Amino acid sequence: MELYNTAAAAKAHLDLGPEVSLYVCGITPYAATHLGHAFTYHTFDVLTRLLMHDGHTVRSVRNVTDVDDDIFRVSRERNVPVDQLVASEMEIFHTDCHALNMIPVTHEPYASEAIDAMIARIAELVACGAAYVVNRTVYFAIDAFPAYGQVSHYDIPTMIALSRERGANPDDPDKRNPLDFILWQPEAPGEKSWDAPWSRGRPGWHIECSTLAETLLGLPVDIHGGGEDLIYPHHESEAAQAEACRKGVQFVRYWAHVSHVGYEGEKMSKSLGNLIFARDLRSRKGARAVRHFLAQYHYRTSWEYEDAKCEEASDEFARLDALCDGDVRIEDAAAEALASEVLHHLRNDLDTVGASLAIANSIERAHAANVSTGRPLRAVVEPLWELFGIAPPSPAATSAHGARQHGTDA
RNA sequence: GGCGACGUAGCCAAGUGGUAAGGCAGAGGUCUGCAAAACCUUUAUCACGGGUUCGAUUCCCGUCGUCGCCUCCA
Repeated sequence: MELYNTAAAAKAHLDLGPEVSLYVCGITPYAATHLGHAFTYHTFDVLTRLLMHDGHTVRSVRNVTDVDDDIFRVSRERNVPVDQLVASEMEIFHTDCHALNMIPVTHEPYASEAIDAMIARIAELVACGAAYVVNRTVYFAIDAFPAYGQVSHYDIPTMIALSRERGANPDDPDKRNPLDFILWQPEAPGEKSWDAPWSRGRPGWHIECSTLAETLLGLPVDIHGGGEDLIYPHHESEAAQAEACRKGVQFVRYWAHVSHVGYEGEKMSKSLGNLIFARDLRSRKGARAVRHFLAQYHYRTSWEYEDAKCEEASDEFARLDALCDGDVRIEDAAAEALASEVLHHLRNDLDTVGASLAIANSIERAHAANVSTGRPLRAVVEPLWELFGIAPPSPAATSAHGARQHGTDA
């Protein structure tokens, strides 16, 4: 199959072995699960399903960032202990993922459980000269890693200029290069901290993912993905941390990034508070309709959530679903053609839009043709819908028409 | 500014070197005591300017415009 590789800035034919390693950056659990999260994990769920369909075994990791400025901040604001905040948000996230029929990941590590491994890698980087210590803080030295920029394609002067415009502080006197980033920072009052050779404190953000990926999957990771906002600096820095001082080691073979979902003219984000939550859509439309809705957008095209569009997709799904009822049949040749068309679209950079359209057209045609030979339409369509994560209707719902789309599955 | 995506009817959107699917909305109609639902019919100089070509919406160059990312973020 072909997938767009961010680092190559082009679609790449995936050259994969029987076992595929997949690392997807997970959530920072304090505002789960908004539509942007759902779209991102839906995308990688479809990818996983397709790879499995094509005979691969998929080993996947999705981390949980539970050591983070925002977690500590929200914990204070809501006056809830960090562990409790993380646990309750993760319960929501898991409930949403399960309800939306997402295949569970193989590993779901918490950053706080891998501190030792992070400290070990930071120590290696310091020892080999790719990192340095100032004021109990460890920085990664950009200048020791000439390939910095390989993922996002920014050149160093551009990145510096940008960081100035953005009001960051590239002039931090402790940094050797304005773009050097933190690997370890000293503890602040009220935050979780661990003992390390440089200070009691906590790791920087980027080191958690590269360490977890390396520890749980081994290098190189076949496919590493996440939201497109993570390309720079997060993924750029992950690659630097993993590859520095290791000649010939490649961190990731293919980078896949999912575009953002907007709402009311703004990017949907936790800091802006303009969130649509997965659980709300689910309870209003049903999990199957939500999955169908998400499939109407290509993962590399940014889009805007609109109630009307969601409504339309939901109605369309209900109509298509209803058209599969009764004894509608589809000719064997047409069924085979549909299956291969759907797979063709999905293997072309996960074109869920084209694949979804093919199914819709086939249902309409089969309904209009009204043939008496061939296979029952639903028996042909349901396995294809499952590639999109649209779960088969539950037996109870199937026997009670109309109830199907109202199940919350939670 | 850099990089990326993209500009097709009121809205969304598929697609092709030989004058363009579908959906929603709108309009008209069938049906109905009226209405709803359902069904039928109907709606486009394919952003602009060049170039290649017998012929481009589809290929190439340029222009304009929209959106996204750019050390909080999926």
